[in-house]
Amino acid sequence: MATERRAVTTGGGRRSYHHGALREALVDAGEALARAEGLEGVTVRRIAAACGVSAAAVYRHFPSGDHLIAAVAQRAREIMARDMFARLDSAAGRPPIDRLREVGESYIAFALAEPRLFSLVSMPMTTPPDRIDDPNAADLVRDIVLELEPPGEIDEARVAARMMLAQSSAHGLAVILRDFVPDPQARAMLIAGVLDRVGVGLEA
Amino acid sequence: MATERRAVTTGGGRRSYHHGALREALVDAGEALARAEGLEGVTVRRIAAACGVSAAAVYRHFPSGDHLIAAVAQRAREIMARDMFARLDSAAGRPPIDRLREVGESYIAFALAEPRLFSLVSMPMTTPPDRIDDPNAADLVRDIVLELEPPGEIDEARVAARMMLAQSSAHGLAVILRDFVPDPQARAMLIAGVLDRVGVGLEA
DNA sequence: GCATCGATGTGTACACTGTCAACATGGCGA
DNA sequence: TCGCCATGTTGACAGTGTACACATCGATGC
Repeated sequence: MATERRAVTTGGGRRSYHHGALREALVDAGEALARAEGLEGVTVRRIAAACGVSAAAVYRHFPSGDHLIAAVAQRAREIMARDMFARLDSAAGRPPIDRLREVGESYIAFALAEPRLFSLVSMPMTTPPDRIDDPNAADLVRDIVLELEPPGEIDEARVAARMMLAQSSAHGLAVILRDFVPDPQARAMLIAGVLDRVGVGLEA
Repeated sequence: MATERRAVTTGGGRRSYHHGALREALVDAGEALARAEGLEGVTVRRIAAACGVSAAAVYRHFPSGDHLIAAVAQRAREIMARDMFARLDSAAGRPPIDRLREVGESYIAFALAEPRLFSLVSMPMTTPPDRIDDPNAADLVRDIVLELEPPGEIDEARVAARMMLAQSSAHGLAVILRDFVPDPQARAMLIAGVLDRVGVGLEA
């Protein structure tokens, strides 16, 4: 679905020299391309073409192609975060350890449902995200992990270790399942088995 | 260090039309390039140039550039495996859980010491390795995990879950530390803290 | 000892990539 | 209404993987 060219003031779909909302459209096209073909297929020229625009136009909105890809990655993180928050709403009131598991399952589910998009998510962030205040998975985990601390005395080292265990095991599991375990049933068994044990490690 | 061109029968360093051991040399050059510049710098043409050979020569030894990169990745895995076996020799006789930790520490140490080479290791294997019978980290972990099973009754699901927990947490921790925790002291604290908890989860 | 053959190298070409400089367009404020 | 300037286009350059035709040379058979 190539984004239609549209001028800001023009109501119709008439082609005009100026696109009107190119930046958004580029990220949209990048997301679609990443979903369909993975990192290999995400290319400045192809994204531009999908928007019906020349490649050089991209550089009016992003300092480099890597910044555009970073924006697509950020978009993917936001999609993931949305699902996490939705799951957390449903799990409100349940113990912290259960909610941590919910977050982990969300992370892994996204990785397995959209493996190519996920490969963007797990790229090291070369470019700082535009908005610092958007839903952040790390902060989310931290908030829940803090509830595991005894009231009044927060052990920062313990908090950090628990956060790291939660994030590491979820990320590692997602990657390994994606790359080496194609069978959905085997995946489900392993997710359950590993997260059970991570739960034990988190409460230790 | 560009590999010197040498003929099979010629003793001296004299340049000859045929290289003599190009395949090895290409992997060597790829490894050096990966160490120095990471995946971005690992390019068919640059590897060939480092060997003093035209780019097309590569295709006499590898069906594609990706296969060459896969060979470099396999090389890196072997380097990692060597360190693991060395550590395991030193830890012979100690309980399985300690040896698993040794393997995990080796994995993480390599990732942090050679972050760029490690990014090849953790690439999904597009090409099956040439030799199936070489030292394999997964088999290594499996052998140790099997020792945790009660004698006589092996629960395959439990074995799989323990293997997965060990591998996932080590890989995830390595990646996250590499990308987001530059400080060596913080890294050491987190490694210890997380691996302690993984140990608890493994024995559960 | 000599011709030949196959393995392994070279050169050139093509389509693709990111990126830049110079130029074109047209919406919006003065 | 005019002109500015944000935003687009075109064309170019260097670098990428890869295929094809050709060159070279060690080994092998006579």
